[in-house]
Amino acid sequence: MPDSYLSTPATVAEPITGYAIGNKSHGLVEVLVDCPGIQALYTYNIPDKFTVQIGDIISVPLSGQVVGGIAIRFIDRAMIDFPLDRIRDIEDVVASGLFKHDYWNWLIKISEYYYTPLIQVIKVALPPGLITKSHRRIKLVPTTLDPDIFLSEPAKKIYKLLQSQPDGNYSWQHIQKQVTTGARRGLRELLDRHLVESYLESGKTQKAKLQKAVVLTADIFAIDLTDRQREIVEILKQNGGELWQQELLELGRTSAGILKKIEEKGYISIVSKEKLRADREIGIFQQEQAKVLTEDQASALNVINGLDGFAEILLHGVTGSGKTEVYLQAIHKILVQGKSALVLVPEIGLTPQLTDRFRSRFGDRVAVYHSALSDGERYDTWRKMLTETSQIVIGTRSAIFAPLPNLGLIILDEEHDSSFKQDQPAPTYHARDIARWRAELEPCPLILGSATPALETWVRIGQGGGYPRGAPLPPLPNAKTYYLPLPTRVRSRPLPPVEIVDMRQELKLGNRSMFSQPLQRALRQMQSLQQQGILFIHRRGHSTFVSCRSCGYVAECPNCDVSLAYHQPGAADNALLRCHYCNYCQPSPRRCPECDSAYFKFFGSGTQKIVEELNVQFPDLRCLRFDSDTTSAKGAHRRILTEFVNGEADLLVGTQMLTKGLDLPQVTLVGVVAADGLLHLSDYRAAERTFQTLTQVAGRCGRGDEAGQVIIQTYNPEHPVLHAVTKHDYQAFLTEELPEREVFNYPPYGKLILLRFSSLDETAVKQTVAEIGAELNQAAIEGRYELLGPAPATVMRVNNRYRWQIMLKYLSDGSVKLPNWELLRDRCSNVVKMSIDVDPQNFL
DNA sequence: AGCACGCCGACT
DNA sequence: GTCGGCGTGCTC
Repeated sequence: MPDSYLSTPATVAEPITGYAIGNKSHGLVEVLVDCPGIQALYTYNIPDKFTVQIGDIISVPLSGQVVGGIAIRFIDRAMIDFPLDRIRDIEDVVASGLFKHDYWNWLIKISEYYYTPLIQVIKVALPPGLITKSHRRIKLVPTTLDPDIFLSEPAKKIYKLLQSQPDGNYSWQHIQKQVTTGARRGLRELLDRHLVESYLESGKTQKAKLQKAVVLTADIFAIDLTDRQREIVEILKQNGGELWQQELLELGRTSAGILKKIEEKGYISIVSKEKLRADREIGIFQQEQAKVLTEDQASALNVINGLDGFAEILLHGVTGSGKTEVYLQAIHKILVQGKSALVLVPEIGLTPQLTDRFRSRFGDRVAVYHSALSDGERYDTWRKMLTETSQIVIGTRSAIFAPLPNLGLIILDEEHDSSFKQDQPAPTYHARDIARWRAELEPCPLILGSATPALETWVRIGQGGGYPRGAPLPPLPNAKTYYLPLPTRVRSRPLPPVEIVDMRQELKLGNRSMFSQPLQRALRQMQSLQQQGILFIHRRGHSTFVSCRSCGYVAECPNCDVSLAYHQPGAADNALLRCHYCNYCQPSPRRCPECDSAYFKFFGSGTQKIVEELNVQFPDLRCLRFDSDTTSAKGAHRRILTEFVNGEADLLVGTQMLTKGLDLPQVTLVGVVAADGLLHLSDYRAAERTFQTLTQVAGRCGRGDEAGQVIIQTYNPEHPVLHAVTKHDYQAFLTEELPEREVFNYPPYGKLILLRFSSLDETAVKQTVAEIGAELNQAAIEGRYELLGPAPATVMRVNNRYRWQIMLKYLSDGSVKLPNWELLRDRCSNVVKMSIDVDPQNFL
């Protein structure tokens, strides 16, 4: 796209220089509008009443609606070849001065790397409610006439539809979906007869929530205050001279009237202030002091504190080695310098412990930011981040876009975790990669922390000169990468011994239970010593399905090619069947819908099944489930963990969630029910994911004073990955895995791009994909890439859409000539959707 | 010829 | 997301 402003970074950098020039309250401005499909810049007029800066978020009229947009550059009347009389006025200026030069360039880089229109990248960077769109709505006009006789069919349909709504009101978009033929004509008819009205509803903009606050304005209280009034003023003074009116009323058990009196006397003033709808889980934390560091921790911190500008650091610490303490102390220094720190974690809900620890160390300078916040909370937190100079933001993937003005450090904890990769929708960014770019631009250090680093990270750090394979070496003088190992646990606690149990042997010995003899013994021992344990189940892809023992019928999702999973949230008689792909849900039938047999039961080994089995074999063992079923309610993670920590249960039974950074000192036993589900996942990362998951689960035990033990059950005990796990040997895993990746040009040596195609029309996708596949195949040799596919997705149909994919694999030596994605997209009919996933992680 | 339908491209 | 234009195919 040669005429595009996106064509080279140099031309895009240009408008931002204009940013510094200042603002304009007249003239023309080119705008990037929020409309998929419009890549070009549109010109708008700035009416006198507005002042616009480059980079401002504005709303502009576009066709029959008002859409959001970004002011890109000012332009001269003489420079445009577009009829001047068709240029419209800007509608509004929504927000001003948001994007710094580097931040803006960073967004452009993301848009280019992930082949995503810039406006879409901007939209993920901004909180919801800043860039909005208006919608057309149709409203019934009250009338006494019975209009039915006069109307055409479509008009009647629309009219009836509107009448079915209590307020006689629908969006035009919705009506068009319902009334497939003649909607336009029908509407015109209704409008002509004044039976309905059409109006534009402006987009739902987020606004700061204002609340009345009371501020102390004098500190000497004259005698003209009554005792009661003086009492109120005292309360205010004791609380730092400022309180929300509501709070003060409660504390002083008084009414607004008395406050007004005091205000009249000039001692306080009542003002409207922005009230943050921020995530305030628990108010008071114990103050925590910095801990004494181990030698390794201290030398790691020393290197980090000595850094200036950009550097990439791998903090490779075994489980329980105290990475968090290093983060905390590194952040402390950043705060002292008056800068801010950004901490990314895999899933915030899973680590209440981590946020608690940050809060107890840094108090209310810690903000939490993730997509589970309500729109209002996100908006408020985002705005707060924009203004505070020295703060800490903890968040998930999307928090990498936090608009911190004075960033001094970025940390990715558990950097190997796959939740840092977005695979839908575009931009399909990896937080680790874009964090590195951000750190380079700021510039500031980036710390990647893990016990089981991603291979990409390992190889990068090695190539950066900090740490070639083998033993740790001192970093090179000008190295941009550093390898900082924490090879031992804090307080010299040993890593737990890992025992592999061959389940084939167990079967031979006549043990048909899910629990091997060693695991059963360990559970009993744990119980007798009144210790606690964790039981890990890998459930993905092996969820509990329901089938008939008589005829073999399996309950399947009507919209997707998967069987429904069995859930039992409450009593057994209101069990549910749920689809994990589209969330379809139905009550579980008691009898087989096909043959009416009563032997209609659920299969598989989900957490529920395990807990039931445990209850039979170990009636005295108190089990607590920790999975997506039991933790879906708000605050449920924290509640379950608190229960467990308080010793109200002996065993925590759960899935993936258990692997993510839990620090439970009293856990001495970790059991893995079946490692096989993990080993046999069919993508090139299976081994890596297995090693990571098992090492992480194993790392949950022996963190306290008592030694721990790990038991892994498998039908495949010779698997080399399992050997590496038993030895806690990351190097051994590397030696096994890296050559494999190198031979097949898989990441971290090669690069992948996954093209996903989907459609409601089964034949349409199949055909499109075949055509495009053939075309790419022709170009593959010259383009120097390898083509895998086209192939149907593992689960071909999801939500009634048929899904196919094509993968491109190539060497990242710069020689590849990738296809023109826009041309490919044009080859798709309008019922087939194509999306591009750069560096895909999820191949389902 | 006249109209209805649905597709497609423009929108500053 | 909305609107209007245009081609196609059916009806009078």
